[in-house]
Amino acid sequence: MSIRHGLLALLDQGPRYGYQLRTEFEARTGATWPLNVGQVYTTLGRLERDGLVVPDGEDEEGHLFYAVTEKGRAELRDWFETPVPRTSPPRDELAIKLAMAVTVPGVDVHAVVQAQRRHSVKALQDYTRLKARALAGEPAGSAADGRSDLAWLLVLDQLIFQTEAEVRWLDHCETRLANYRERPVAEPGPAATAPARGRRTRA
Amino acid sequence: MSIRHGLLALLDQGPRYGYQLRTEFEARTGATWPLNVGQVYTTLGRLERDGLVVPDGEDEEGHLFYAVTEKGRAELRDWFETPVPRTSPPRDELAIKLAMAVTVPGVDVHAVVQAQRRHSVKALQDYTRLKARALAGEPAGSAADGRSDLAWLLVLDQLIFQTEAEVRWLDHCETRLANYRERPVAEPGPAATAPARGRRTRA
DNA sequence: CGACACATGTAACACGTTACATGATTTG
DNA sequence: CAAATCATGTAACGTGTTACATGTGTCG
Repeated sequence: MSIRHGLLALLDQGPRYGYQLRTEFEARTGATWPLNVGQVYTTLGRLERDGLVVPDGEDEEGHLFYAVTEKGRAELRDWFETPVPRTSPPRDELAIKLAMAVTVPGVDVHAVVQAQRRHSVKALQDYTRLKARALAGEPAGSAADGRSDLAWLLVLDQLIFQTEAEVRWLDHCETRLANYRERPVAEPGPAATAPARGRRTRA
Repeated sequence: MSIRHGLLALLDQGPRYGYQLRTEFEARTGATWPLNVGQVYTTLGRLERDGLVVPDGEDEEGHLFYAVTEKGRAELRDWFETPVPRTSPPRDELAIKLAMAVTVPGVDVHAVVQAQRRHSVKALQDYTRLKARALAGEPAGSAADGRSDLAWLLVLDQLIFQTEAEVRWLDHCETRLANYRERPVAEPGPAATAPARGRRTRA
């Protein structure tokens, strides 16, 4: 639901047309989350279907504008007021992967962790470089407007904060695993997590 | 693709049936990401469609087992070897929301940030409490096996690390916003981010 | 007996995403 | 002229998710 609401928010500034929305969206989120143009149109269609936007005439150049409706504005207010649920957050693939790697025998957890760590550190460096460039470019050129520069900076910071936390967590996993290996739990029987049933028979 | 691979990983330990997979999945990820049972069956169907698992007979009690195929094992190896892409990470709703809140006029960014902060701190406390309970319960009762306890702990830690980073980022946003308000950029013209076109005409 | 956990499934939908088709306009 | 950008759209797919239907066994 992020793209839906993102586009809706952009439309709240005034009527826009599809291609323009993509441009403005990417100005704020940077190259991190490139937005396929086609998706703008599909999303606009669904927004219209749900009565959150309406077609709003066209340019002398043929640009097809959309405007947000009252219902759309209400939805938007609600979006801004309601926090993103961090209880029951979206499933994180890395967490699931590690949980499985730790559990399933025959997986080299250390290798998995280190491969991910290398990748994440690399990503972190990229972000830091991007940030330096953004900070250097802003006072001088500033072709884009200041508010979207700010947005882009905040998004970058979020990525950095999050990736740093990820790396720290990966290290944390390693130490926890080391501790665990020193004091292993008694080998459980097969299917110990599931209620022990009668031996299964092959068909 | 997380559930797909998660189930595949569980099946790699040996044939399982649907309901059992859900139980084992939740033993590892805890109550954080409750898994609708129906989804296990739909996912199993898709895994079978793609040749990653095959039906593997049934129990004397009628449990319908599935087993991972060689192709499935290959897919699984690949999953463990390949890091979760942290360049071009999944769109984060909170980041998008803040980027929009900062950009769109008439949004009380401070209110948005603080509402989210309260929510996240609350989530953090919940996680911490859960962790304390998990650590206390493990040495004594330990009804579940040690490895899935470990997995659950790691998942919890990840949630904690991530949420902490989120709170810190929110605070960081506030200070950045404060700095920005002190030294605001010159008011840009309308639609400054998009190429300035001729005045649009209403239809 | 009724409630509840166990167990298997299906139908339907939403959203995100990609690939493709098409055309106008601009620019090297 | 050719390539690139601007611009609008559609068809199709995949995963995740929910709601529902159905039946068995168990326990108070």
